[in-house]
Amino acid sequence: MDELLSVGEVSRRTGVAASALHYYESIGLIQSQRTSGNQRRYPRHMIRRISLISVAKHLGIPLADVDDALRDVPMNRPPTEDDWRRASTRWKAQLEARRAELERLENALVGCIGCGCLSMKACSLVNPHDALAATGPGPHRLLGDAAAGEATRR
Amino acid sequence: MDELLSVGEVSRRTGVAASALHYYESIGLIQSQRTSGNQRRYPRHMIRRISLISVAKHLGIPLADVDDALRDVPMNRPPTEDDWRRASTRWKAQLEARRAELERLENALVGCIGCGCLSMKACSLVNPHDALAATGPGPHRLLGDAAAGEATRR
DNA sequence: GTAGAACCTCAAGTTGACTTGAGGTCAATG
DNA sequence: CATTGACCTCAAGTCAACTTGAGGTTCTAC
Repeated sequence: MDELLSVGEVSRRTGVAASALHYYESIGLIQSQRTSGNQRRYPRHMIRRISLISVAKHLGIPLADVDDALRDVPMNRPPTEDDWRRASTRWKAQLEARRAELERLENALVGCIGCGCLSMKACSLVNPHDALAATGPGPHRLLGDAAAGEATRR
Repeated sequence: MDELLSVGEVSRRTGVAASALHYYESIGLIQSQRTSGNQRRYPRHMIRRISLISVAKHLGIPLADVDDALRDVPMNRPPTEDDWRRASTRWKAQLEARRAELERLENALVGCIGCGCLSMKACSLVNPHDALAATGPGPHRLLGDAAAGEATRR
């Protein structure tokens, strides 16, 4: 029932390279049990965690963010529904922001840019809060708040 | 009217570091004119291109993809609306796919996982086409088609 | 016409996310 | 019980996307 999977098996099932699994383990993103002979054995529930990591990575989300999001999801036992729910609420805002930004990019390409406001001056998508308006006229940003914060922080 | 901007000015306006602009130029993602003294001068319309690059990068989209998407957007003259439209249709599918995948991830976290189908066995979000069903029972993938292709290709 | 800020090139360093390889061990099968 | 494939560790290499630094030039403002 709680059969354990070898690294190769997990790799096959998740599409994540064994070397990547080693790496994830080295940075504490996943964990494994060991056989008496020191070989990794993964409980089934790790598959889900690894799958999520894989999707996130495929989306270009840094592993540090993933680590942060999954911090409270336990690895020593199968996570409960509540464990996942807690993690999801933590992560959802980030994902939502990212999705919104993607939408803004799509809009900037096909909507805003395609619609005639090529100069970007009046477009609300470009300058949501006019945070940089003081810098003078001209196009300023497509980026959302998070990005704007980042840009000014450095 | 077609005043040219120095690298520092562009950096300030886009939030992209001057060194990054140098780098983008070195890989052909952007171009600049030069003064008699060999300093970079950017036409205004480059700001938009650089802003798009910046947003894309912030979303974790590889520069190679961005380069591909912007390949047909001219740099030696202000792109026309049609130039942008062509680029946008090329890019839109990719962005759409990415957004869809993000949505799948969100759903996998708050919807699917939160809704009780924790075992991932029956969830349509997880195994959209049952492409890997032959590999045996158990959870297989959250990834879309593109990712599945990539996973099997290697 | 000169000081200082901004700029130039080029090489090397950095970070994230891995992969590859060497050299050796473990486990399932005939 | 020996072989063969899967696995182990650890160090080094790779690739993208930059940043940093050295050493020198240009621009702008007084």
